[in-house]
Amino acid sequence: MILADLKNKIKAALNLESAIFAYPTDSELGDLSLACFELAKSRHESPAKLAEELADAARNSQEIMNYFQAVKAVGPYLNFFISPFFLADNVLMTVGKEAEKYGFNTLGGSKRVMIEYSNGNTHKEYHVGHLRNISYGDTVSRLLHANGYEVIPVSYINDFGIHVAKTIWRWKQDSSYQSSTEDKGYLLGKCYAVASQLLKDDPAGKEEVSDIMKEIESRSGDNYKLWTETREWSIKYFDSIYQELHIKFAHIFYESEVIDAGLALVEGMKKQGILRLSEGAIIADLEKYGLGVLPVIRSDGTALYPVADLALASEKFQKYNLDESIYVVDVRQSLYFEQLFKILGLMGYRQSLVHLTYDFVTLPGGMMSSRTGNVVTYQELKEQVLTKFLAETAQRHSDWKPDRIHEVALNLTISTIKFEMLKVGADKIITFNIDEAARFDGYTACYLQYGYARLKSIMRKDPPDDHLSVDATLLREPAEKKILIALARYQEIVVSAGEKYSSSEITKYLFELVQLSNDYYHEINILKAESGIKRARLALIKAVAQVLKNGFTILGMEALEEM
RNA sequence: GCGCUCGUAGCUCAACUGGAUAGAGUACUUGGCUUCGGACCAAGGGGUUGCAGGUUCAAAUCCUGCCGGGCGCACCA
Repeated sequence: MILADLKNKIKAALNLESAIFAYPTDSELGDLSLACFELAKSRHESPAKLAEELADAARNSQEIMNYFQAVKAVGPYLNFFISPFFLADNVLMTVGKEAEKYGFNTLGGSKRVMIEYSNGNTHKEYHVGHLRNISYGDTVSRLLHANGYEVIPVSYINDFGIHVAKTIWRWKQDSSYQSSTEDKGYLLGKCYAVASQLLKDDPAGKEEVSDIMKEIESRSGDNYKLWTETREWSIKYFDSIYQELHIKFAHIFYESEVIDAGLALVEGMKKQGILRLSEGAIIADLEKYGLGVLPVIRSDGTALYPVADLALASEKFQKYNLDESIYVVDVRQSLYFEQLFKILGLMGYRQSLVHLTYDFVTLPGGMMSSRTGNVVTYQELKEQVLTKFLAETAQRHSDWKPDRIHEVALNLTISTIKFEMLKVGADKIITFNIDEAARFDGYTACYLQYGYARLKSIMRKDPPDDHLSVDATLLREPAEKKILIALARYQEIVVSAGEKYSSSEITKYLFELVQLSNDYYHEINILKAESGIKRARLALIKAVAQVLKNGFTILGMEALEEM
């Protein structure tokens, strides 16, 4: 890696055991900096004096001066100015050669990691909360892949809970659902929302729902048949969403397929003493670990959700030979996952288990919940954003055919939705403001796409040469050096974001790269420059476009050539 | 009650996990289309990082105590 290599060269040449580098707040100060506080302490020296000494040593080191044009001590900081020629050559070469693999590394050592996300419920709506989950899960999955892990993305769909019976209960009451021309899978979600409202104060209805559920669990009868049919609609609907969002799972698990194995597990776990009877229910008593009590089987003998989760976990471990298993699930289930992981530990599983949390999505109006019905579904959100982008795109491209306008507007819609979900830290609640999200300026997906499209537009007018045939030393503008350093940093950003499962680090990096690129665009003319310089500048923007595209890919966004 | 979490510019968020003058976007004010796509760029004002202590050469970041919001704590997922 370009910058990591430079850091190692400094460490070796100056004989530093450990050194933590940073990037100066102001590029005037240098390109790479080393704070000397720690080092000075262990050597019983003043940091400023040590910085001076190290600067002298660095300047006398041929090895260092091959790569740096200057080394300066500023107070307790040792600042390095990377040689622009070395940088330009190395960056254009590396990005050009590695292309769509630029930014990838092998740190993961091919460890097998399963990551579970999306986790919808059949017969329920797919709403903006799910969108945060799927966007985040997909990005973490791609990040781990880029960091050299062998990633197995999976989804787990709950198709067998009481929510299913509620939906079916309502579905049979209201014939308008069946005559509707809307997508049946989508309708089921709406139907569920109505059902849960109606059932709030309807004890008789709840009885009926309970009977329906029992019939489904018995896997026979009319309600079971209806379950089979409606379940397919939901699954098809989810598939269409995944396709639209360009998300692929290696496998999708269903609760109905693991629940029996779970019930069998419970028996064995009782014998092992992991589970026991309490107040008529079967529980895992985790008080001694400070994790309270987790009920597993209701006192009426029916299964609760941990049953399926335990079976699912053991199936994952047995079938896939995993080193690590990641669950991308809402932070509100933190305690539950601590309990689940503890139980799996007691069962003897030693794989590394990670509950990757994120906070929920609200609307300016209030909370999202399928049970209260105050939800914005994926469909509704998409329509609203899409409408805006369709109008905007049509206005700018009167010569485009409707299909093309739709294609571009849909891309912007998906990009926008994902970007909004990914740009804030996972520990922050997102208040999804549609008008703010669907803007064209500021820290938005459209701004990034526009920056990319404009670079591609230049490249169409005068296609860049292969990186080997340009003279990179002609890139002498300060703006060019800034961009080159930013391009080099991409490799480190991927590592850092991967370690922290941080999607926002990628979005922020890309935003800043586009800002630099836009500055450059305005400040420096490319096509009108003298031939040699023009070739070098074209090669530079080609590299920028490549890195943007690579970053977009990690975010699950498809780069637009024109918009 | 116990536990987790968040609190940074009017608003939405950053801050490389303890380092240089706390940065962006938006909003507001102003300037730039003889421009490689103005869905852009430039400039300006805007901060006691919830409060009070402590640790440290150095704190938005770590510790303690308050204040305020959110979430979770046995048969919902």
